[in-house]
Amino acid sequence: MSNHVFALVDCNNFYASCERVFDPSLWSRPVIVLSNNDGCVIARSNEAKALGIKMGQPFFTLGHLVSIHNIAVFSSNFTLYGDMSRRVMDVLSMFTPDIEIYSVDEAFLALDGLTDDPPAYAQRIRATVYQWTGIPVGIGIGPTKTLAKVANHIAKKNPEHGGVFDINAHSDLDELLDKLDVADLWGVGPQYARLLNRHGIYTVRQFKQANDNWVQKHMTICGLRALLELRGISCMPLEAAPPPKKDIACTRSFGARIETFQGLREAISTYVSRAAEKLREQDSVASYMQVFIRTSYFGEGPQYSNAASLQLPVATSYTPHLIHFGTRLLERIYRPGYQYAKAGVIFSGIVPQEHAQLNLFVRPYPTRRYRHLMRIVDTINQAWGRNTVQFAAAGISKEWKMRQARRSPRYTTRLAELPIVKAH
DNA sequence: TCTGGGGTCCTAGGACCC
DNA sequence: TCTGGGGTCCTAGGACCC
Repeated sequence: MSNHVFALVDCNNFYASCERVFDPSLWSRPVIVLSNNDGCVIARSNEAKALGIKMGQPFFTLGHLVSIHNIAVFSSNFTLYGDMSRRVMDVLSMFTPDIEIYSVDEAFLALDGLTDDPPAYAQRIRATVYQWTGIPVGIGIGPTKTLAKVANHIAKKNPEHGGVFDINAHSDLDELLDKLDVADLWGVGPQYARLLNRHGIYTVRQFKQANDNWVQKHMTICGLRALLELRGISCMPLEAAPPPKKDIACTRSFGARIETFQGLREAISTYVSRAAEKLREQDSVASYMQVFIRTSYFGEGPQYSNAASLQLPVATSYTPHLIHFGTRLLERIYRPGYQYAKAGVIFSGIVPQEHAQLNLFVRPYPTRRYRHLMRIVDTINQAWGRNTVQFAAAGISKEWKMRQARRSPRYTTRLAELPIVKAH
């Protein structure tokens, strides 16, 4: 058995909670947040969950539910959520330096060697995060990451625990695990759940007792790790510094269909620009580039989907060159006569800028000048908002831009959108 | 009318080399 | 008619996560 103490801190209904922080009148209403293009539900307050609204449910299928129950509906406001996430993580960091930011709304903490009782400490963390950010969190504690995840799940489903559950607090772990559906286990998605069910495994306890070799064979090393972690053997260490990304993508559905090459070229150029910004944010350059376009899966018209990729002559993050190659790739796959609904750009073969090998067979590459120009562009856009300066190929009208009819103000990151408190 | 986006990791299999 | 074997690298595809 390991002696580690992992805590998983998870923000409740994160995006919906962010919206509520800035508008207290939302506390008495169900709240949902929509994906890009206002397409699907991606966050729900507890009241919205109670109405039967599902994660990922297309918004238009909600019908009259919205008006009947006076549901507050928001377009996603990732600028706001990103800033709130940073605030929550800052508070958590004050309680321990050993923190892994796992996602926008989750973090693992290592609480090894704590003199306090871990659940009591977790309650203090929870109260402080709520007081300082307005975001409610749940905390699960266990000797492995997987068991901390399980504990978090139990804390969430059973409000009587006050938002904190320590897996060690229960005398019989197996009795606990027997009540949990294996489909809810971290690392078990729909495919594996079906596979396990076919083999008579329905609960987390049954999975814990499964044959190691069988699990590794059918669920890879990841499945085996989950299995061992349920048995108390820690296989997933805390990863304090996130490694640089190995792939960087920008893909979007359009707000309106695009038929023309010129329209797609604008969209691709816009996505290339954004993805290249992300490359530069982590001081990387890309060696491969892929572009894809497709029609809607749901539309009536003829379907078409295609992708093309190439190795860049020089690994780079220089937007004008990347736009050039993006356009070449688009030329290879574009076919007229289709109603395109989505496109995307994916960079891979990402390496640190300093390691980029210069290709001896291309003309001399004025890297310093390019980097200087990109730094100026990025600085301006950071200070004045995205796309304050952009490349002409990305287009001006952008009639295909995503719909965001219900976005809340960027309360915390735009001076002009600060919340106003009225005194009476 | 309207159905998300951005990642990670693992494995199998083909290409290629000696 | 017979038709090696092993290693490495790369990619596509499939699973997962939030």
